[in-house]
Amino acid sequence: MEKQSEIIEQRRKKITALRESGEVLFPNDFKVLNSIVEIKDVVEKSPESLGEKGAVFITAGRMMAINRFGKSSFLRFSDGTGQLQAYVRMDKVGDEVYALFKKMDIGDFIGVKGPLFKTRTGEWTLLAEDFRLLSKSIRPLPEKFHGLKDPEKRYRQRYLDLIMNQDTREIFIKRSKVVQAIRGFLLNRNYLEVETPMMQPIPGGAEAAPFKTHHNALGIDLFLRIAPELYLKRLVVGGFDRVFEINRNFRNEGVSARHNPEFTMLEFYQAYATYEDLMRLTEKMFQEVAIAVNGTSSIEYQGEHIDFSGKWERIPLLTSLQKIGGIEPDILDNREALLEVAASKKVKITKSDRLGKVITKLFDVLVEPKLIQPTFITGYPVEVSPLSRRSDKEPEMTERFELFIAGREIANGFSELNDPEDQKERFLQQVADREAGDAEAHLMDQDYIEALEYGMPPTAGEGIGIDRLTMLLTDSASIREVILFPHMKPSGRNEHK
RNA sequence: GGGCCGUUAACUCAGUCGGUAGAGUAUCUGCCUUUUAAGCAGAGAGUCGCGCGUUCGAGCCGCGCACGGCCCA
Repeated sequence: MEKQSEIIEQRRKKITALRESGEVLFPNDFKVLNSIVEIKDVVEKSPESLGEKGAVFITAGRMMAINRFGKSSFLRFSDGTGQLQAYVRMDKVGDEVYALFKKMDIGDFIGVKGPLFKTRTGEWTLLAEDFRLLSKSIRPLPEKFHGLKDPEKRYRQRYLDLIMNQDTREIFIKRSKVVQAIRGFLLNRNYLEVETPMMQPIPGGAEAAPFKTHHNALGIDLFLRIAPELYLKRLVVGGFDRVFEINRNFRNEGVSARHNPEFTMLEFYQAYATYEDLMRLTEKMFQEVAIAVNGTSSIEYQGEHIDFSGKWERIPLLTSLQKIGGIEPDILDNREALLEVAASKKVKITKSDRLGKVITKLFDVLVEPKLIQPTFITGYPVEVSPLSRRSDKEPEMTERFELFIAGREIANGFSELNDPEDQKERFLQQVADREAGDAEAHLMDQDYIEALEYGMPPTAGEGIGIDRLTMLLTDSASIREVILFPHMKPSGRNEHK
């Protein structure tokens, strides 16, 4: 047997003793009638009903702290809804039960039955008439006062983080509310929620490196999707005029405070809408979601006050480079001159990058970090927007926007390219880009072209990063704070502890 | 990929000039029937992330590696 810490050994000894005395350590016959939050509601709303012979509650939870006296003890326990204090007295529960209680530990699950009373210091407390062990813990929880702080441990053993840190619980409760609010917002507008393949023979819809996997029976390689876009638009071709999907995308790239290899995206498509319609819809959505989650349409994010209300600023991409990025307007169409600017600003440009890509790379460094309040940047070059509809006035630009908040890209939307011939040419150009060295350029998807050839209505679509939106609404600096189990390298250190 | 910082008891952290490893909480024993980080008395608990080196002697100095955090690309 591997070497145990002293505390664990002591607990194992107790467990052996309890088993030998015939105690069932993991029963499942205790019927809970009241959650802790229900009990607290009664206390707040009708304390008069809790008199001398007041209501008896039956509840359960995990013991988080114990103050032991000789023949009585206070203990604090939590369920998923809240925390409550109980008082266990030897003369109430009997000698045998109290002897069992003496062998129990912080971290054990208990069931308690009894009425409430008010302690000397005024705290409503459950007076145990019945007291049971519901599940025995072997490993000690982190200390109650400082809790669990080590970020590595918090991420690797999220369950401990959730037990010990109420803030963490609240982040993930808010995350759930974000998703619920978005779903409700779209369902109210007659969108249909759908699920499209996570495994795709041709990974499309975004510029990113995919994860590769293999289907044995079919004998083919498949790719975890980098975006659902091309499948959702096939559904628009199929006559589902308003569709959305909230699900995971996978991108085979680095892990950082802003990137997790799997992340959650909302994508939605609306027939007969334009990218301008979607900008207005996005404003409403964010306002509604923020109110649903935080009760207000403005947020504090990392010390910045950000206001989601009203109409957000719309700035054409080239204008933003000029006015915010400080680039001379007369060189915005001059690739060579922009390359010089890029070199002076230490922006990495690949030789094969065409003008549009040079522009967006400059934007990423010179403009994006400065866009704190919600801002739509509009009008992206065709060569970086292979799935977007061309502008009728400027055919080299597309009807596309990206949304930036707190210096980060939060959403990307456009009027969809539904001309199959133009789409085919765009794919061919992407294939050429790939051959010229752009490993993330799109692949030809002949099946998608064929779908467009049957005819897709004029449509606009958008993707919104749920993790990033949740970061904003929970004031989280790192994406790992809003993903329950962020990806990390195997440690090799804690494996055998 | 680069830079900086971190890794010491279950948790949170100290550890001076290189000289026997420390605290609080938690744990264990005893006392205690209204505590709020309860109290009092006592006790136990360590692969100092891993490896190599320097040294009479390394938690501490050097080199390498692993994992994590922050920043940069």
